Amino acid sequence: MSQEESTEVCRRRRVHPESIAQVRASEINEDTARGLAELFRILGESTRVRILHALSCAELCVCDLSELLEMSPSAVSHQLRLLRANKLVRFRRSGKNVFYSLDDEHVEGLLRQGTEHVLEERTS
Amino acid sequence: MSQEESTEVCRRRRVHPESIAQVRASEINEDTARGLAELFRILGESTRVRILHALSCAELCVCDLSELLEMSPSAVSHQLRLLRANKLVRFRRSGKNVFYSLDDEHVEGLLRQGTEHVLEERTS
DNA sequence: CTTATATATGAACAGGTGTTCAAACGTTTG
DNA sequence: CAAACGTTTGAACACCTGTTCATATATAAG
Repeated sequence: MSQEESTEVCRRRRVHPESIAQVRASEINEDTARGLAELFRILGESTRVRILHALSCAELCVCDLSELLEMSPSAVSHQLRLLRANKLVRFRRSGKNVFYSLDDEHVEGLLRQGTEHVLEERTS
Repeated sequence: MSQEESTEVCRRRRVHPESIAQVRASEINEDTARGLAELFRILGESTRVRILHALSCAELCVCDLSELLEMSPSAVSHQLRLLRANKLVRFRRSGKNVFYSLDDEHVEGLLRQGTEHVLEERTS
């Protein structure tokens, strides 16, 4: 607990050790933080948000989504790939079509809670 | 090539009109979708996730965060600027320090719900 | 005043990302 | 079988974003 810091290679600033200790005590797992950021990164793109919103209304094939979003099937498929890899949507093949739907209820919860924040942000 | 669509500029595919109508009926506001994506985009970066997690434990100044994240004050400040602009954190000046904290409880809720998804994703 | 500390900001650069395009794959139909 | 359809995939390209660096601002101390 010595106060002098001159021998330190990296000079210390006048921080708030109690607060820092408090944070360090409840530090989340490094992997969890990374996974969390990854999840939100996937959600953080308007095309993917629109896809997820659409799928929260109905199970849809790539063509349906392509028409709804007015985008090429290829572009939609690329985004669905990402959503699939992150376990946000599931899919089933039926003949020539592949139908997508939301994977679990967490996704809807995140969208709902996010919407609340956005709307509140507007009014204040 | 002989099908009855040749007059359409944009050729229609065999989609599922009922499902599409169902989605269109509950289509969210364009601005809301954009704001939602923007919110998640801000949350979708590991540095910012770590900052928000730290602030969920204690009110911290830039130096504290800089030490916790082992990053330059400049890098931290740049990210805080983004978080501030999106109403995710608030701040108050006290002498030479500027203390940051979470802006509302929605942020903690989003982090918690996101963590649930990530952990569940691991176990399945 | 000058100096030191804490924070903010703008430019620049490297790395990442979404869309387009062309081509492939899988399934159904003729 | 071949042709058509729905979907996927890889490469290319333009755009965006996080960090670094240098510099500026603000407050406190000498």
